[in-house]
Amino acid sequence: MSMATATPRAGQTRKRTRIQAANEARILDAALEVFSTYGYRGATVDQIAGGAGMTKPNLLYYFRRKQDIYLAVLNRTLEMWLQPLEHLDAEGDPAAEITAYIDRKLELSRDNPEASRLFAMEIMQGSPILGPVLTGRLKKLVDEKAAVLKAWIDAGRLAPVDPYHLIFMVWATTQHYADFETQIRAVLGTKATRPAHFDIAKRTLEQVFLRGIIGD
Amino acid sequence: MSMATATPRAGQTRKRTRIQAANEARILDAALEVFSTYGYRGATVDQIAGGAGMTKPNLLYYFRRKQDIYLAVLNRTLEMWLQPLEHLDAEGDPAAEITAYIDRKLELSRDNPEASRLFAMEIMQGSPILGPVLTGRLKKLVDEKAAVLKAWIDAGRLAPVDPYHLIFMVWATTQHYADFETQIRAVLGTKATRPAHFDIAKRTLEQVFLRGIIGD
DNA sequence: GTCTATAGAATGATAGAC
DNA sequence: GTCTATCATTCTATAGAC
Repeated sequence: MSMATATPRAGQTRKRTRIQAANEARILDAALEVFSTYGYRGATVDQIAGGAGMTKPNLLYYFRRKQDIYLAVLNRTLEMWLQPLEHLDAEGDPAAEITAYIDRKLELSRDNPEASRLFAMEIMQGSPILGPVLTGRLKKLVDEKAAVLKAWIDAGRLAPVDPYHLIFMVWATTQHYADFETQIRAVLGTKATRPAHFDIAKRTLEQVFLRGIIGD
Repeated sequence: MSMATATPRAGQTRKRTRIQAANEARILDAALEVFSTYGYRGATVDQIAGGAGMTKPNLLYYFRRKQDIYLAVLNRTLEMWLQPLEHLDAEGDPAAEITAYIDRKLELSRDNPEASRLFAMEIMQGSPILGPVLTGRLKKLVDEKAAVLKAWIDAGRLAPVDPYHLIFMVWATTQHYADFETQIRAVLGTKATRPAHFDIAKRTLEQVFLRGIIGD
């Protein structure tokens, strides 16, 4: 499987009509919903078509194969997924930068839980598609930002913790609110008024991380 | 769906033979592997049978339906999943208890990543089966332990953080090493010699959590 | 571009020989 | 208890009418 974007039937298409663009968007929205819930194998084209309000053959006119829909959805959400860490600025203040990073990731979990679960599903199934992205672009990005954290530690501006695992901790704690949403709701019960519990989550994460890694 | 354990063809079975018990165990091992990778819908009976070294009809002699296998696997791993938190002792020292809790959860992720992913898959798919367990037994357990943390906070032995979200943080950071194993490996690259990176993870988690919530 | 109809493969589950 | 053979269903994907 390559990472190429799926395009509708090549040929005489010079430019997409407004209707085509709208239909593709509706398909990708529905596909995100289904793939993020059941994973690639558990998802069915019929389900996606139903969610997009069209018939299966009609959907397959836009994306010839199930695989193509999956690739398109992953591609559409990839940038959103990588952006928060990319914004971590070596020139900024460590505490402010890390706080902002946590906040961005948490907002993503609150506003796009399906995107978070899509990647979680893909990775838990062994990253069959995203594998190359993880060992390539993502690893490069993390190496770079881990070096930034390392520099802050060496300068005494951050407690001496492993920078890679610190990044993993931020990923884990923020994505948890998207990926395990049903468990959070079940446990919090009536306390889980959305988005109120996100504010409490934010405050808790900031408290623990900042006290944990910034010297008093 | 009820939570009853699946039993092989009722009838003349007085007690299971050694072979039956061994076959059931092999089936459940294979089922854990497959369900934890693909989720309920993505898993196929054929795949499980293959993993257990038997044919599909033979497997279905032991568990009549796919659902029954799933229920049996969930039941077999449920206790393991709940135990670490249950051991948190109100009478112990806060720092020692929380450290021990983190360690137990992390060991579970290291030694039983499939079990962790099984529950992650189930919850991400909306907890269709475990829903009642989450709102029942799990919620009760978390309420109880959150009260313990609250008492420690009120006694000034723990920084004033939300106890529920603190528990979520421990879940998230420890399970991350099981659920997102392929991502961890991809990012760490050659640094990810197992179980060496688990030791670094353990040290990092303990550092951040203890500095974060225990007053200096 | 969208539909009905359907081919062809895979899947859950069963029947019956041994 | 275990196998081969098979059924009914569901699924991906395609053909062809409109």
